Amino acid sequence: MTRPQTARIALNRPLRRLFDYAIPPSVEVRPGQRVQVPFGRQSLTGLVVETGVEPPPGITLKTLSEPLETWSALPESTFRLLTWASDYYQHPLGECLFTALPPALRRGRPAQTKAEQHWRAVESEAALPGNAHRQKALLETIVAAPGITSSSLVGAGFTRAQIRSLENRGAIIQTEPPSDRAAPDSGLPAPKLSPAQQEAADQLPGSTRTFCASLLYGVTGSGKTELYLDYLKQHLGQDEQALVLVPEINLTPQTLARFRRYFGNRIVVWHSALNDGERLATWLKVRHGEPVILIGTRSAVLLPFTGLRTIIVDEEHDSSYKQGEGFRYSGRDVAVYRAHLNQCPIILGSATPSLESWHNAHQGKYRLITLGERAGKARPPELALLDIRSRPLQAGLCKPALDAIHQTLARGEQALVFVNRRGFAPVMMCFDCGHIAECPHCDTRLTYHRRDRAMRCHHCDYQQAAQQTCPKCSSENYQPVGQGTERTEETLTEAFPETPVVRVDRDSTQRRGSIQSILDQVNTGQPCVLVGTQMLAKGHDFPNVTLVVVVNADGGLFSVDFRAPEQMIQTLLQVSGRAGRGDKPGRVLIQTCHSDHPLLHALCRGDYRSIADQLLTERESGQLPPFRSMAILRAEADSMQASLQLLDSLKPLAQATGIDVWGPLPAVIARKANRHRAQLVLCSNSRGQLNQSLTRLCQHLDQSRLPPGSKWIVDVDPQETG
DNA sequence: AGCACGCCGACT
DNA sequence: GTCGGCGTGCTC
Repeated sequence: MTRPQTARIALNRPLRRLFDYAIPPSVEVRPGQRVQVPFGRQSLTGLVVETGVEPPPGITLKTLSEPLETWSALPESTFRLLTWASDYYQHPLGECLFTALPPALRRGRPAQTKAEQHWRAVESEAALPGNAHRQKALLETIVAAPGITSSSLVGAGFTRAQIRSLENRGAIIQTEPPSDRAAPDSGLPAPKLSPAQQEAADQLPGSTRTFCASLLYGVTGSGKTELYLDYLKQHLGQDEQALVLVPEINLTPQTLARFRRYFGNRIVVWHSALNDGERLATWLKVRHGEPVILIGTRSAVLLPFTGLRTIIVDEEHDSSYKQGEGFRYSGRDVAVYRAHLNQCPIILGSATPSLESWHNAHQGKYRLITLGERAGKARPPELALLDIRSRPLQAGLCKPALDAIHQTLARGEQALVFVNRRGFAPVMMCFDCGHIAECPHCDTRLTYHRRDRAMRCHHCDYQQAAQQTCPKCSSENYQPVGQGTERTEETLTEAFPETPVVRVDRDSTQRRGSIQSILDQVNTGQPCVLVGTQMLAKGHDFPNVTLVVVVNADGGLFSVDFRAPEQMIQTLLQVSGRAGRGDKPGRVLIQTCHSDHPLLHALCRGDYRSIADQLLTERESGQLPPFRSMAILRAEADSMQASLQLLDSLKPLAQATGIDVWGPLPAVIARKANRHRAQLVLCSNSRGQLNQSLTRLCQHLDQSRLPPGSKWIVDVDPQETG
């Protein structure tokens, strides 16, 4: 066989095509390796996809560089995973591959961390200019401590310029770092499991080398984390890697400390707050096969593991696993495919499993493992509906709810009030002419924020100073309407002047670490009232909260989005789970205008299984996922007409491929930031057929030139269908 | 996505 | 006369 002379290269550009290059003589490249290539008049970092290709006729190949490292930046299994994901989610391969690289490597920087620059002297003495006192001192330091890092030298008072200068004189040279592989776990033995936990643990697969997916259904507080810890202790080999995916909000210092107690420095993290240097360092550990247990958010599933033997997805129902823009992958679904590719077990854990996973369990694709009771003395909370029709409300709270909060505080316990809207009030309305303040750039209403007297759009960055009088009729009867966290906080502060009222939402936790100080305050156990949005529902453990009040549960009951009921139930159960986690019983009061709604009744009976079954039946009769595969083609343009026209022109093409097509319809928020949005819903009984159809549509859209200002995207397995 | 080319309007 | 707006087209 002769050496391949051409290579097909993927670039980090939104192009659904690859580019061919000539390989220079005496250079060898393999798939997954980084190379530098000329592209137009720029030089870009590319990834080798294939070698020995036949370039398209009539094209003079440019030549690629030597690979940037001897090894493949993307090992074969990761490369295959990404190739699959690119096809499944219909996203350009180049962009998919590059999302699996840390930012430094995307930019063509060397695969070396700054902290990893280790130095030794070439000879113990070197000819240095007589006035180079600092360099002489530096050299002596390096002679005395071979393998010392640049950062320790900088810490010792030398500068990077001095180090570079010694290197340029040939006096010192970089050396292999001393082995700092993740040590075999130095932590405690496995946690002691309760009988219920042990029973569940016994049903999990052993250290198999085959694909096996388990859905661990365990109510809030039943101790799923102990089960994960035990599982890893029992079944993960000392030289093997594991991946634990968590929603962003759950990756708290407490969770981490817990894992570190059992696994010491095998635990490494991956989340959005890491800087470029930390990202690169962790990525390299994973790539070089160090036996890490990586706890990370969505994108951690794309890391270049080489010895991955176990995957755990915690809170698998959480919608934040689906990326909402660009490469719109689901971290959970990619994880399942990765386990499949890798032939290793995967555990999906949740107190409120997604209907997708619930369905898979019914079908026997996943093994269903139920973890019944709450750990310790905690009892399940008691849920009750409060019908607020024709009941006087004080800032959205009815008398029985306020009384219940009062009693809770009097007992020295804490209460949590769940409001699903931030700001003071979701609407500003004139009670004389009916005018409602709207965003000038979106089809949305402005939310009133009292703290800074501003009216804000929650869908773009528009804000304006709040007005005292109606801008239309100048009436002074211009007032905030409806409930937001700020207003509830204010009312509760007035109602309970002796008690701290703490608000937790995006506005109150923006400052770094502010959420931690809030949690610290709550964890003192002193009576207080927590007011907050979704943020409160997830992950946090408040042992002294015994009462949860849901201000309004009705949002999800009549939404146009077919996932809304499922998400509402999941959120309400998650937030209910905050009540009574210690040894005190918990109570949940749900305010609603629809106390006869069957879904809310089922919720109060507290059995998620029957709710999930019920919702699945509805999905089946509605011919919706998970019974059918779905994708959405969204268009946005300067006018609604242009968006609808683009989608209209695609509809026959889509129908010709045999799939079902709905629309085009304007999006629920038809205009966002002055862009007019519409969508086409594509459905098929066959995943393969849907995929082929999407491939055809994307190909077509790629070739057709769009009117200026028009954009389109595909969203496979969409989370939001509005 | 960049980046260049190119074709019209409004400035010293 | 040229600076610069962003529409159009191309990148192996």
